[in-house]
Amino acid sequence: MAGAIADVAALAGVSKATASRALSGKGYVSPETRQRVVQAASTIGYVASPNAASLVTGHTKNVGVVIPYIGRWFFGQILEGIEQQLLARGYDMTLYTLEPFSPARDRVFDFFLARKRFDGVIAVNIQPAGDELERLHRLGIPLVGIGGPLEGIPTIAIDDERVAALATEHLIRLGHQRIAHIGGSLAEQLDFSVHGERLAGYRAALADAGLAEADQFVPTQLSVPGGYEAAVQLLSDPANRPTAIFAASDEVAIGTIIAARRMGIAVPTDLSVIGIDGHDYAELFSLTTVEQHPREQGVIAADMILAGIDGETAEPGVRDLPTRLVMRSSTGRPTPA
Amino acid sequence: MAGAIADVAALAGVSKATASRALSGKGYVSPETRQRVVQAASTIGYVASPNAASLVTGHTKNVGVVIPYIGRWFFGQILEGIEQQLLARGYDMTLYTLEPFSPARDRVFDFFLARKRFDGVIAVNIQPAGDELERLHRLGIPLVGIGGPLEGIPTIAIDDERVAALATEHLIRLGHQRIAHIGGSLAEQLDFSVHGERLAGYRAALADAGLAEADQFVPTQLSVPGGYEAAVQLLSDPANRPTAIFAASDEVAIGTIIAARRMGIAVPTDLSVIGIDGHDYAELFSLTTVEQHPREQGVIAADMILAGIDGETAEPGVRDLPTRLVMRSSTGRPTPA
DNA sequence: TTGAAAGCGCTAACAT
DNA sequence: ATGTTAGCGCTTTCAA
Repeated sequence: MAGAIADVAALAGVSKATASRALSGKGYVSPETRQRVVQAASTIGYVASPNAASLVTGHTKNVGVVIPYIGRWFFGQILEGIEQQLLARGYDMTLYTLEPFSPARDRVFDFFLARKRFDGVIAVNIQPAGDELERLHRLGIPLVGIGGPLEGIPTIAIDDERVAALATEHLIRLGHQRIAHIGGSLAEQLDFSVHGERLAGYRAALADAGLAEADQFVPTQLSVPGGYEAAVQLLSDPANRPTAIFAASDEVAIGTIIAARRMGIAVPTDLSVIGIDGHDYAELFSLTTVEQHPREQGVIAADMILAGIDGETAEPGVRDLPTRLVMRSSTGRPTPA
Repeated sequence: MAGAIADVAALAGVSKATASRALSGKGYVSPETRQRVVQAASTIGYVASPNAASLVTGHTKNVGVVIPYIGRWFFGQILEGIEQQLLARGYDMTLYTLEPFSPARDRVFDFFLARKRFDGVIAVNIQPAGDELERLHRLGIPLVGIGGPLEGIPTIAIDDERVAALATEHLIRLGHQRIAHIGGSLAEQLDFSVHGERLAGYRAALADAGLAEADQFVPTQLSVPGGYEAAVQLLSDPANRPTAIFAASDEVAIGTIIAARRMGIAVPTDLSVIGIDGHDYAELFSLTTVEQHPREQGVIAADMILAGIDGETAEPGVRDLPTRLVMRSSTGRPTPA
C-alpha cells in the first residue's frame, strides 16, 4: 500500500539499486539523484521494510529483551532505559517476560528467540536453567546481561556484596547493634546470586564489627508487599526487635516502612531502614538508599548490544556499575534503651 | 546457522514446497511424509523465519504496542496481559513508549510503525495529536485501543464517569459532606477524556446529593508522588479540610494516604480515601477501590487484535468493561464534629 | 500427493 | 555514478 522501493525508483526515474543506495547512504549516488530519490520517497511516504532487508543483510534492526517481570518498578525502569536508547538508533525492542520456573520458558528459548528475528538479545536478571545458556549462545548473535554473571556473556551489574556491606556499615556507624536483613530467598532462582551476595555483604559487615551473632535474616519477595510481610514478622515481637533493617531493595524497604508505621513503630526514631535501588518513591518515604540507577543500566546495556551488533566484540564478564549512598531521613541513631 | 527449510527438505527427502506444507499444516501432505519432515525439522532444530514468510504472506506474527509509560504500575499490568496472550498465540510484542508531547512521537508514527512490521497495533491510552489518528489508520492493519475513544477504532475502557460517580456516592452514603477529588489535570493530554470524565462523575454525584458547592478539585500527576503532593496541598489547612478524598487512581490514593499519615491525619478515622484501579498494593494500604483489572484489559485487547488479524472485523466504538467496588478500610463514616 | 518455479521487497556483487 | 542480476528464506500457484 505504502509503496515499495520499486515505486520510488520509478518515480525518481532510476533503478531500484540506485534508489536503495540513495536511501541507505551506502554506495555512490550523485547529489542530484539522491535528492530526487529522497523527494520521491517522501512524496510516496516510503519507508523501507526491515524484514525484506534483513533477508539479504542478515540484520533485523530488532533487539529481543528477556526479563522476569514488567510490572515491578525496577524492571520497568530498565526497560525504559533500553527502549529509549534502542529507539534513538532505529531499533525495535521485542519483549518477553520470563518468570522463573514458568512453563513458557522453553517456548521462548526454542521458538521465539530462535526465529532469527533479532540482531541481539539482552537478558535481564535471567538465571539460565538447564541448557538455556547454551541455547542463548547458539543463537549466534550478540548477547548482553544485566544483573549477574552469565557465563560467556558481557554483563553489567552492581557489586552486590559491596553495596550490601556499605548499607550495613552505614547502620553500624550510626550505632545500631541489632540490624536485621530482609532479602530475597536463596531458593528463588530469579536473581542469580544477587540474593546470596547481598546477604553475604550484610554478614561480612556485621562480622567486621564484631556483631556476627546479631545476624537476623528474613527472606521474602523483593516487592513492597514482600517487604511488608517480612517486616510484620520481624517486628511483631516488641521484646526482641531490631533497631535497624537493611532491605535488599527499595521496594522491600518501602514495604517495611509501611508495616512499621502501621504497627506504631516510628521511623526512623524507633527503627532505621535502608534499601538499595534509587527508587522514585524513595524520596516520598524519605528512604536512605544505595542508588544504582536501573534506568541507566538499561541505557548502558542497550549501548553494549548496539556496539556488539556493530561488530565490536565486548569481553565476557561482569562490569560493575558505580553506586552511591543517598541519605534521606529513614535512618538515624538508635534511641538509647 | 540453525538451518533453512531447504535443509529440512533435503534431510526428509522432499521438496521445499512439501516441507513447507508439512510444517505449516496448509495443503495436503501424506501422514508419513509429514512425519518425516517434522522429524527432520526437529533434529535440525529448525524454526521458520517469520520475516521470510512475511515477505510472501504479508503476516509478520508481530504486534506493536504503543503506550505512554512502562514504569507505572497500571501500564505494566496491561503490558503483562497483552504479552501473555500474544505469546500464547505465537506472536511477538514490540513496544514503544510514547510520552505525551514527546518529540519522539513523530518518529514512532512515521518510521517505526510504518515499517510494515506489524499485523496489528494496540494503542494504550494514546490521545492522538494532529494527524496521528489518520496515520494510524493509514497503516491499513487492525487497530485496538485501550482507555478511551479513538475514532474509528474498537476500544475497551471502563465507564470513567460512572466509576467516579460510584466512588463518590460511596463516600456520600457514608455521610461525608466535604469530599475532595484529586485527579489528572485537564490540560494533560495523556489520558484522553479520562480525567475530565472522572471529574464529571464526581461532580454529578455531588450534585445529585445536593453537595454541588462542596466541589473541591485538585489536579495532579496520576502517580504516587502526584497524589502525595496534591494531598499535602489539600490537607495543609486544618480548618478547611475535607473528610474524604476521591482519588482518580490507586497510585494517587496511596500517595494521599502516605501524605495524610505523615501529617498526623489518621486514615480512615479522620480522612477517608477511595481510588480506582485494583492496585497490587491496595491491600497493603487497606484501600477501598473500584477495580477494573488492567491486566485483564491487556488480555482482552490482545484477543481483539488477534481476532482482527484473523479477519474478524470488530466494529469501532468503546466497549465498556465491568468494574466493581472493593471495600477495604480506608473509608469510614466521618467523625462527628 | 508432491515437485518446479515464481516471486515477496530488498541489497550486494558485478558490470558498465 | 548508475543499472543489471542474483538471491536472501519462505509460500504459493500451477503442473504433474
